[in-house]
Amino acid sequence: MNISSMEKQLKALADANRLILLSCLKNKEVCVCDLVDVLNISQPAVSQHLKKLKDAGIIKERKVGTWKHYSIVENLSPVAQQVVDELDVLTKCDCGGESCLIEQHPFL
Amino acid sequence: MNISSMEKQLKALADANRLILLSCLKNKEVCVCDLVDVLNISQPAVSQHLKKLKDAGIIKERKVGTWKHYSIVENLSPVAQQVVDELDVLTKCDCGGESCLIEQHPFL
DNA sequence: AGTAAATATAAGCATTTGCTTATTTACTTT
DNA sequence: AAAGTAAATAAGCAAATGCTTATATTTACT
Repeated sequence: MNISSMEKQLKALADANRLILLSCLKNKEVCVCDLVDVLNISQPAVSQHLKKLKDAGIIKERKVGTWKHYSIVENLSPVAQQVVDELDVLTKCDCGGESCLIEQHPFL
Repeated sequence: MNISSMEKQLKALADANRLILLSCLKNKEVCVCDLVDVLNISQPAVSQHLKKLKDAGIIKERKVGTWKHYSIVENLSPVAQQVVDELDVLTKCDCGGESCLIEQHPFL
């Protein structure tokens, strides 16, 4: 892997919110609406983080009706794989709010 | 490793110039003056990059008279180790200039 | 002590990043 | 068709980043 593609992947990984998103995606597919509830930032902000991870080749999307489900790609680069391996699985949403659906969805 | 220390390490790694510095440091100790010749940036800029890598626990320094020799720490975190493993060793300086000493120094 | 060399720090500036709110696009349902 | 929901995009802004030049610090040599 050359320096500049490595740099791109590392830049995509080097953000606490994106690492939390990856913790949520570890081992499973999650839709954007649930990821929004995990972080205390707006829906567009989450969308932008997901785009950055997707552009770096770390996650992929699958369209399911109105929803979009994101998941980690199968053949991650060794570096990205190592990062994901180090992350704890995050199954519960931290928000505690009414709108949090992270445990009610069928794919969890 | 928690999210925030992981984030700090990844931010330190997520820069092309710093990755090149690590390529130079792979398997050996190099002094700042030689590292300055490898990148086309000023000496203070290199100093700042080295500080960032040191603060993240990725490299360490050893004082040798007026010089400072930098090297990669022994027990790197799994993620940083994976990044370094992926890098090609860089033994030659790209500058081609008169001032480049990277091949003349005793520790190379 | 006085000068030179290697490195670090300070200050300033342009670019990038991560957020916000507002709007748009694409489905679904009525 | 019209209205509602999920997600993406656009525009704008504050904070962070990476560079520069100038200056300070430390060690070595006369």
